[in-house]
Amino acid sequence: MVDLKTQPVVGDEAVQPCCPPLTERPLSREESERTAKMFRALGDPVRLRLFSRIASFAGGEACVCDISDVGVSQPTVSHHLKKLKEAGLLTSERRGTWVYYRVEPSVLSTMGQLLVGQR
Amino acid sequence: MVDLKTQPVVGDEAVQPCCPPLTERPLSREESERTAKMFRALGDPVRLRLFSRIASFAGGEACVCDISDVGVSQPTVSHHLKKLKEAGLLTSERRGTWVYYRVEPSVLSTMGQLLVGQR
DNA sequence: CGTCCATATTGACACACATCAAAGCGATTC
DNA sequence: GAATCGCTTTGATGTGTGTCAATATGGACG
Repeated sequence: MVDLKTQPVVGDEAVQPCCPPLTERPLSREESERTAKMFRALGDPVRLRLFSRIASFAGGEACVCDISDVGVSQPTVSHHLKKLKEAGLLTSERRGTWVYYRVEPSVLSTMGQLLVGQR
Repeated sequence: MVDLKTQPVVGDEAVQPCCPPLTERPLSREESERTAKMFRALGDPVRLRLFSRIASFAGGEACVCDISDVGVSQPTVSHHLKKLKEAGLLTSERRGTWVYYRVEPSVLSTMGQLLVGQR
C-alpha cells in the first residue's frame, strides 16, 4: 500500500543540508533564492490547501481526484500541483489511470528547522 | 499611531491557535488565506534575506541602515520591509533618525508548528 | 529657519502569475 | 480501433508584484 522505496531529493537540483535557522546567520543570495522558492510555493491559498490535503491524507498520498475540489478548475489544480512539485515539496507517480502525489519526506522538517532551529 | 494592517496574522495561543499542523487535517479556505499570506511574505529572496538579517542581528533588532545592502534600491528595501510588516512577521519602531525592525516573537514558532507539529 | 540624513511614499513599467477553455496524452474498457 | 476517463499542456487574459527614479516626510543639528 505505502511504498517508501523512493527517496528523491528536494528540488530540481540536489540539495545539501539546505540552510541554518533564519535566526542563526544571514542567508546568502543563493540560499535565499532556493529557500524562497519553497516558501513561495506555499504562499498561495489554493496550493496550501492542496498541500495540506495531501499531507493529511490517509496513507500519506492522494490521487488528484481525491483533492481537486478546492474551488478552481481542474487545469488550475494541475498547474498548482506542478508548481509544488517544481519547488520540491511534492512527488508524483502515475499508477494506471490515476496520478498520486505525496509530500517529499524531508521537506517539512527542513522548512521547520529553518524557522525554529534544532528540534 | 496604530496601523491595523500591520497586526500579526497569527493569534495568541490562548485566543486563536491559528492552524493545526498541515499534516493533521486539510486547511479550511479561511485558514489557508491567512496562512498563505505569511508564507508568501517569505517567498521572495530579497525579503527572506532582510528577514534573516533582522532575525540574526545582535539584540534581536536592526536598523534599516544595518541591513539594506542587499542589492536593491533603498525604496525597494522599504517596500519589502512594509510587506513583511503587513504579513505580521515584523514590527518597527522609530528611534530618533533611525527605524528599527524586529521579528514578531510568536511568528517563528507558529509557522514552525504548522510544518512540524508539536515541539 | 535651513540643511542634511534616514526612511517612506508615489508613480510608472515590465514581468510574473493565477485562472479558464480547449486541445492533447496515457491508460482502461468495450 | 473507438470511446471514455483522469490528468496535463497550451494559449489567452486580467491581475499582482518587484523594481527604480523622483518626491515627500520626519528628525537632528547648526
